[in-house]
Amino acid sequence: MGDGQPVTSDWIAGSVNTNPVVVRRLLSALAKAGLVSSIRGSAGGSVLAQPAGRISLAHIHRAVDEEEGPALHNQTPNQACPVGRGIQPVLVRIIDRAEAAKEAVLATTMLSEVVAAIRAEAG
Amino acid sequence: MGDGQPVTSDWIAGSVNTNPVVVRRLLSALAKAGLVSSIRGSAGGSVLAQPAGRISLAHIHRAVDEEEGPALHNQTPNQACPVGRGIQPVLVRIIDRAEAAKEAVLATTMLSEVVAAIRAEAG
DNA sequence: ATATCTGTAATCGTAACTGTTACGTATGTC
DNA sequence: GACATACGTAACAGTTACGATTACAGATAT
Repeated sequence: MGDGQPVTSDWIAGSVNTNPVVVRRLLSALAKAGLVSSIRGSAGGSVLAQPAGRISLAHIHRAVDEEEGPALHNQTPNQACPVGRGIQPVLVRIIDRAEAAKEAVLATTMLSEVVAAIRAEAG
Repeated sequence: MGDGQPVTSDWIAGSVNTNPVVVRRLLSALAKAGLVSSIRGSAGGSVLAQPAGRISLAHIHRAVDEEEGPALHNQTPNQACPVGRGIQPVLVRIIDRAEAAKEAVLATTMLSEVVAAIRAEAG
């Protein structure tokens, strides 16, 4: 993967110490986002769909955590209360900004850099 | 609360549309962080322990979400694999930076501003 | 054909959280 | 002092989310 050789979900599962199906579910999300393409059948596996230098951590984050709007409140607040009525849009606005800042940082690091750092770390 | 009048957990629960005990649990966390002080007994409730202009959303966030280090991996990765061995410190470093950026944004908005925004929103 | 691999559905176990009830403790009021 | 009011917490059930597993259909190289 990245070397061009397809990697099987079994192999990744062995490295991450989990079940192959769990890996396939994540890989499936990455494939839908166009970051990875998977090859079925014998000698199959997954390959990067783009060069590692063009895939940012923000891309990965968005692909895997596909939350649709922050579930700010469990129960909708009491609309009869002025606070309950007004708090929702205000907080959504602020949280969106904070989340955007986080993503901006993730967008600055590319997958290739992570790979390089891992190589350096593990010798 | 903020006006100096103590607010009861019952009152907040009515506004947020949940149970008073749930509110008290959160209030307890805020009290431990020194953001709120609670008054027991009749005519009791909770009051801000600091002026709203000195309490940032980052303070609140830290007080309520007291996660100790990101639970990056569920199962520890396979240490026999060079990737599994090296990925952990690398990702922790990056995620910490991203989380710090998020908190930096939250630190710029004070509780007083949120209150003002809510007042404007709800008329 | 057969051995591999992915893609997905179905299930089970578990951790985390909410909602509730219950009860002890503190405190203002009469 | 008796009483009503509120917090602080423990205990427990119901729900939700997620990971781990099993099972099986479809695709593909040899």
